[in-house]
Amino acid sequence: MSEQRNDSSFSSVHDELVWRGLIHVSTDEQKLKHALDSGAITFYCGFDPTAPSLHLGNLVQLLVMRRLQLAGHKPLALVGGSTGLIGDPKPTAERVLNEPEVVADWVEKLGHQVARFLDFDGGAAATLVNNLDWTKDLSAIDFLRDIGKYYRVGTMLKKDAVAARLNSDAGISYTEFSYQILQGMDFLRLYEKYGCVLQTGGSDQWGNLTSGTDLVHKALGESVHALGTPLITNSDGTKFGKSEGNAVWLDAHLTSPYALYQFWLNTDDRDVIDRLKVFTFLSRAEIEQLEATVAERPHLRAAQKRLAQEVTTLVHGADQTVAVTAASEALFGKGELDGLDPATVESALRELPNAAITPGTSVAEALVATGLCQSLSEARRSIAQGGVTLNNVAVQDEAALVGEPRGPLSAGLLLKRGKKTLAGLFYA
RNA sequence: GGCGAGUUACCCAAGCGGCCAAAGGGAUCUGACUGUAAAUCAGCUGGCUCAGCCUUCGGGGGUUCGAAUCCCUCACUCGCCA
Repeated sequence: MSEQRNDSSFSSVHDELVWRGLIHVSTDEQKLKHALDSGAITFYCGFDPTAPSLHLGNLVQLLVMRRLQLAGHKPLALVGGSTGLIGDPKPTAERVLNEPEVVADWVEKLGHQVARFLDFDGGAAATLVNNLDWTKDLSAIDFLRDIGKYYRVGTMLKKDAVAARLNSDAGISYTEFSYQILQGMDFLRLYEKYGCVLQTGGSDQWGNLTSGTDLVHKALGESVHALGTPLITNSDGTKFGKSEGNAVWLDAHLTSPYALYQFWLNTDDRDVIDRLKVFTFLSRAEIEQLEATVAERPHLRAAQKRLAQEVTTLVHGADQTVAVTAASEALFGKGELDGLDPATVESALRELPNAAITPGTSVAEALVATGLCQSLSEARRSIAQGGVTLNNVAVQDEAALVGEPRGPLSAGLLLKRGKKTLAGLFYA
């Protein structure tokens, strides 16, 4: 497993970020590069609590932060205790406001997750900040006088996020329209308190990033920077970061380490090299070697395996990676299940979604209980389509029961829906 | 404040009194092929005690033997005028 470090073959962290394809837009590129290359700066990146966990999109930001930190810059990881109460405008629809207690809970959870990826000690120690700290006691009048006066409505209307909504049938509420001001204010406060001169974020946040640089410039006459990472896209046109339509989370309870590993293992050949650049600390030389392997011997999927191991380790640690790698190899091996060591099979099954069964449990019920199917109807349909197997033996009858223990384990069975969706069944 | 248009399943979108669990497209899912890939082809896609029944077409109420379709009302969105 590779260490977390920047590639020393690059003369500057900016060059490395460019090579990794992590800079889609930025404020004045020369000045930004100069700022990054001449001494330590303080920068920030925000995470809004819109869910109880961060997801893969956030991981891009976390790794950009980590790379900058490894280059000696000081990260401020901001959780949006206040911005999360408002919500940034989604392109299609108005957000439903979450209860303050819920948002506070999510802020707490996100804070812990962010902390895993940064170093909070040493010369470039990270600091966790919450924008609720400088907004909760701010009155509407003070806000309008001290901050609002710097904002021109014409400029605000031109932001893509706002313009898109004005052109949709959803329209936009004043609440979400105001979001960009709140985020801009964050940059101003962080500049004042920490001397923060750079904000990083996704390019979809560009309007909000520049809101901050503009405000600092107008309020204080200082030039600060913003850097937008590209939207990660899949070559087949689907959205990156989704598995069966659901977001892939960093929280092990929402997306298991096994599921995360499998997600990366299934990366398209056309995308895998780009993913290695963005999501791992492998050096350029190592990545170029893997690129050659993909071109010459694609069926080995060496790049996908390495990618899956690296990311799983980053998110869940080396021990988890060892366990899920072993599980994946056991369950997807060419050999029959019967030929495998029972202990290996059992630990592999434990990595999967589980359900308790008795011999009288129907296969359809087991599919629902393990979450492999949403409803009994869907479960029966899957069986009818020939997509369900127990211990790799196709289930023929929609009404079939799981039956008595068999195969390598007396304790359980392997249930599959399709080729890649697996679950463990254990006799109660 | 006035006038007009609109709100359909995961998304887009047809439907304008029974033949509607609701066309078509996209997406997901399954099968074949394969490398746990891509592309391609085929099929599925509200729920259930499944040849039947139940719930769904913004919310509520009404007309009718029968409503996604007609009427009333409320909410929300968009546009034009003031």
